[in-house]
Amino acid sequence: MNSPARKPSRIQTENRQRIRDAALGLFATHGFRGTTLDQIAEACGMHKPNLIYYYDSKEAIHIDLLNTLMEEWLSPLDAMNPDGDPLEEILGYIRRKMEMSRLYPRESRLFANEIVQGAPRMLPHLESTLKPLFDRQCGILAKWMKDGKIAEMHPAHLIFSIWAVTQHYADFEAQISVLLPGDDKRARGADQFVEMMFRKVLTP
Amino acid sequence: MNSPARKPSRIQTENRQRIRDAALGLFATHGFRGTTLDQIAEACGMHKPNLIYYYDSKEAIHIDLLNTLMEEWLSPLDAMNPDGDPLEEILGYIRRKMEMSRLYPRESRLFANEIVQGAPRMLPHLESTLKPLFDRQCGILAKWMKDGKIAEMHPAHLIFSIWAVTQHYADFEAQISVLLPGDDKRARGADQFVEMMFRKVLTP
DNA sequence: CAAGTTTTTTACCATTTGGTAAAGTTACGA
DNA sequence: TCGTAACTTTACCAAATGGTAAAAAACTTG
Repeated sequence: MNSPARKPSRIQTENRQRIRDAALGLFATHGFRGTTLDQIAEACGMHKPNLIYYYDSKEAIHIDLLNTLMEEWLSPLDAMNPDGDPLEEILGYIRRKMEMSRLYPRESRLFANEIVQGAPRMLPHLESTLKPLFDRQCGILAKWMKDGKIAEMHPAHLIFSIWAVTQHYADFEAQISVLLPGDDKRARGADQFVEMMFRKVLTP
Repeated sequence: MNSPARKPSRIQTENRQRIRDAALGLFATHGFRGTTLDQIAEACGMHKPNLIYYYDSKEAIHIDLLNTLMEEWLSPLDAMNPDGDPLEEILGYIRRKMEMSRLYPRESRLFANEIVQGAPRMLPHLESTLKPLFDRQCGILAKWMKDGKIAEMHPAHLIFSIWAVTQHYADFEAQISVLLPGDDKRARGADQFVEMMFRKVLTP
């Protein structure tokens, strides 16, 4: 057993990563309850009790994923620079969010699953981590608006709309690929549309 | 047992409705796999085998809900009138979608759950029912654009963005209520923001 | 109201599932 | 290379869960 204050061995690091990677895809697609330990074990080529050797429970895997996700997921928002050019800062953020939808759809869907179901495991984290960052960035936006750099609007709803539109491409991909089938330039079309859209919205 | 061609009795109609109502809330919040028959039974004050008397299986309840949902959910899109005033038709559609997010969040989340998880039970329905309607409405939008009534853009992505933004208020309510707490005018603020946003986007 | 039909309830079952016990195997530092 | 700690595997278990059987109750209709 691993004592509390003990840095993980190479094997531990590797295997935990394998478990997380397998669990991420399954939780994102089938939800927490829809995923079984056996499925995770099979997906990462391990045996079920071996999972429990590395994580105390199925829930512990889920929580670890959500915690890891939270940091990576919010870093682009944090990267918005109050001293940069307002329109370019915001468009840069939007581009990064679009890129994340394309590169990390599993993460996006894991998060979507959690929030749609009322954020049972993430609510405290939203309060403590997301809320302060959100308020700060709303403040930056508000200042840019007061200075006339971008159009006046409710900053919170602006951020919501950015999240909604960008994450939609990952979260609702099943629907989109039915409605715009075989479009190998779908990603480019989406990027162009979203950029055009927010340019118009933000221009004073 | 109910013979195939037999119109349902009053009790049957009522109890099926009770079951659907209870199951809707639970499936929306916990997903299909996260909801148990016992939970549904308890929520509608019936016993588990009684559910199976009215529906062949848990999956049958879910499918019935998705089918019912599909019709109600798409009717506002269908209601967009090609001969009306373009901007007002689209804004009217957006208002109806916002209203639905507010009045029927359970339905929105049920749908979101299903699509995020790859639409396992709905894909055929999306192909056969949604796709033709979607293509038709894209055609209407394209014509309005060609006629210079609204700004030129990719019609499909316009519809995606409307869905994304409006449904976000129902689907991500758990997050929104953390970030904009105690705002009893949140719905009005959202309506105003969304209307302003799409007005700007659509104006040529 | 009596016979038949529909609906509800009780008792039960097989499978799935999260997790454990403990023996066996591998890696690794002294 | 040897001993110990880390890791893996096999066998297993209790609870939860979707669903069934069949008797009891309630309702409908001639």
